[in-house]
Amino acid sequence: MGLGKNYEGQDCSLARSLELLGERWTLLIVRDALYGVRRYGDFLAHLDIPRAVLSQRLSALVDAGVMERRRYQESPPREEYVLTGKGKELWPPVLALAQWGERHMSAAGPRRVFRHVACDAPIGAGATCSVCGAHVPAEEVEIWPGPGADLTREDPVSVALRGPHRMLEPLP
Amino acid sequence: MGLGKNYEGQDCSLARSLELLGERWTLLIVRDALYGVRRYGDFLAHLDIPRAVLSQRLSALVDAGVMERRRYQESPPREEYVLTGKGKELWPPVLALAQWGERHMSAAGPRRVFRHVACDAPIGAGATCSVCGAHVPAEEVEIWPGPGADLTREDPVSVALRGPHRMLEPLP
DNA sequence: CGGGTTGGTTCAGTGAATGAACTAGGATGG
DNA sequence: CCATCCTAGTTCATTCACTGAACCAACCCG
Repeated sequence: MGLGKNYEGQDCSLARSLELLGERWTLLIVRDALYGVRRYGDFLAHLDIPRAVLSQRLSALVDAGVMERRRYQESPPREEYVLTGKGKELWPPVLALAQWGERHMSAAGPRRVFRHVACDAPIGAGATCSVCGAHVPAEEVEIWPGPGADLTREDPVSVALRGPHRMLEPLP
Repeated sequence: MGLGKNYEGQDCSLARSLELLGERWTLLIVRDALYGVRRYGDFLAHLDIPRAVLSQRLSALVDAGVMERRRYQESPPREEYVLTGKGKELWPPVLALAQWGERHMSAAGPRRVFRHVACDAPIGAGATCSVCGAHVPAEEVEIWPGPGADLTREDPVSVALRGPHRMLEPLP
């Protein structure tokens, strides 16, 4: 992008976050990575994003230290993209935006339900467990399809998410 | 924008939020509105945003029910933009993104500090008070300049934010 | 050798962002 | 009553990024 041009005059940490995360598609890539998507082709099929944009965004996320690109097999050489600690900490803002969308933008009811595996209880506001009240990191969350979920998509990631799935575990 | 085009295939509340909020500048406008900015000219000077973009974004936010446009004086007719309830509920995601930026993108230390006025205690993760532990809505938050704050900007909003200020109270 | 899979790059066309100039209604000052 | 200023916009030419389709390269399999 290179569009810090005008954001960079901003005296605000939100603006600094948005220089990276405010790009079109970037937060959706992070969301998929939190779900457990790791391979270029899976991001491509699940997000339905132009290849050039996906390449540029993944590079930007790696450069920013949010994701790490690593070779998971030689011969044939295959790369995967996984969230770093910095990237996993995006779980609270991603959840907060999704919850806002759920309350105000989704007529059909929740599309995904997040549960704290230790308590088997839903996650509430602020990424806290509704039973134990503790802050729940992404690793301890299980994703379930909600009543508003769309079951028509046939890409591997969508199919895998029709059942419950532990966040950050490789998908599909 | 009009770019729901590709997001709309997404089976995710985050994507629905981002159709509106993921546009360049939009979340910064919401942040300023949470701070208490209400007038076109103040948004313009504080954000340093092109006029056409500001007009388009404010209209989109009003159409989405996040802000309300209202005449605060006749003769000369003057309009102001204030957050609706739906808009005020963007405080948790905005704070979550800002806190992430503060931890990972700001070398100079916090630029703004948020305090729960009832407890006179800092706000922690998930928009909860670090003392009483309750979720703190934006109305009960006071903004203070932090050690990393930039004191060189001279627009009215930046000047007003050099001192403490109750969120959502008209600014400047 | 031919076809398939993965992970990209390149390129022309389109659409949005940018910055400067312009407009309009009313107030203000002499 | 005329000139100037203020607020809140709109218009417009240029630049830039996004889009979609095509292409490329390394490697495997039969």
